[in-house]
Amino acid sequence: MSVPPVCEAFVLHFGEMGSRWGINRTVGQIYAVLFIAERPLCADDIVERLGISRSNVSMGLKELQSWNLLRQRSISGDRREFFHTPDDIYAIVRTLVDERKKREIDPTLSVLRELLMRSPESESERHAQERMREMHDLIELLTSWYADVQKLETERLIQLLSLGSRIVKVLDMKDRLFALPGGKRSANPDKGN
Amino acid sequence: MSVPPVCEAFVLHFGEMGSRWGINRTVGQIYAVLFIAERPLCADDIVERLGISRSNVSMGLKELQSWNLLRQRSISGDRREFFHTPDDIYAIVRTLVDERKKREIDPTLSVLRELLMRSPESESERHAQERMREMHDLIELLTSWYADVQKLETERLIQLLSLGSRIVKVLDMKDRLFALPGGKRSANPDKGN
DNA sequence: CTGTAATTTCAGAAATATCTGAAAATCCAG
DNA sequence: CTGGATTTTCAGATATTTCTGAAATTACAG
Repeated sequence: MSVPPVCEAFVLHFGEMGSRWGINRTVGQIYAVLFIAERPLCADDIVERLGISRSNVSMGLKELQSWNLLRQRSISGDRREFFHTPDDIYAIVRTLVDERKKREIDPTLSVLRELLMRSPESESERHAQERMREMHDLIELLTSWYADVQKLETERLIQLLSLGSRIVKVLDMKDRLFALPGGKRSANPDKGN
Repeated sequence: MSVPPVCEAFVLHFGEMGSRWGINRTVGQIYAVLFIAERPLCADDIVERLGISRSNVSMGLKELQSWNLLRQRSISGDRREFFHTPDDIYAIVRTLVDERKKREIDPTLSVLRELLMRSPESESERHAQERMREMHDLIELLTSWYADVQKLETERLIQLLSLGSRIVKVLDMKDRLFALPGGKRSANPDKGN
């Protein structure tokens, strides 16, 4: 690998991480190289930096494009394509989550819904469906939270994340302020925390 | 596979999903079988249900135990071990995230920190470090948010997630209420959302 | 068009990961 | 202890994934 030591360590680590998350090691390395590059790179730049075959790079780039993770730029008078990652790292993470959701979470939800529609033929199936229902509801809760938060501008998102669980105090405050005399209070009145 | 059709579909789907997330297909299937089982199962029950070898089950269970995802129960007068998943699916997800963080996110953060300590030997290394810094800060923001939210009781967590981005309105309200006369307002005054 | 540079495709090679059966180790009742 | 039941280990077999080089395709300047 012909990159400076710091870059090499980064690239190797992300190749490793990629492979633990179901992304082929080389594809992870290609993305890492593009992520830290100073300028857009063409396929042969990547071949040179990673020391892998041209065809492997071609396939890796195609894979990354199918995940919407790359931008390309043409240089006039140069027939080659140059690739780079989005400048905004938040945009990268949003895309990654969106794609993963589209490919894995959404299909899982539909499988679960389909299985929950069927009438159980036995006690064990009935129980299995109960568990699937719990899983379905949890996934739905998480994805609808995500769909909602996904819409926020990055600045707002950071504000929200920075607050962490202190947000709960703000919530309590709101509840207290808006508790109508005789109105219904939260199902979970202050436990001290 | 000797399980009712609904269960089989579930198990196959989760084997598939597991393998897309860097978990071996069989390990995913073993967990799926345990997750929907009516009672704790011993290794041979799993062999029977999945139609795989005894040694494969043994290795799969060991793997799942190393992730803290299993509970075991002994039945008196029976030498075999019986395995089951936690009843509380939120507990399962919390464990999964914790372990994944411990194994992948934490090591990544230390690699990034170590690389950011080094003095750059070239402009390209300097730029690479800038990108690594962005990544480091984002991962840190996300993990500290998670560490914080992780502490909430499940009921509170659900309340928070259900609120989704409506939480931002509550935040704005808080800001408005506490805006001291002449005090500093939010850096991002209401854009109408 | 034509010729050359660039990219993609894909069959088979190489590398990894997974799975199995047999043997070894462990466990515990008697 | 002993012996059978159970679990674990691990070398090699099998299956899967990844990678490569060669050939095919595409793109476009002249």
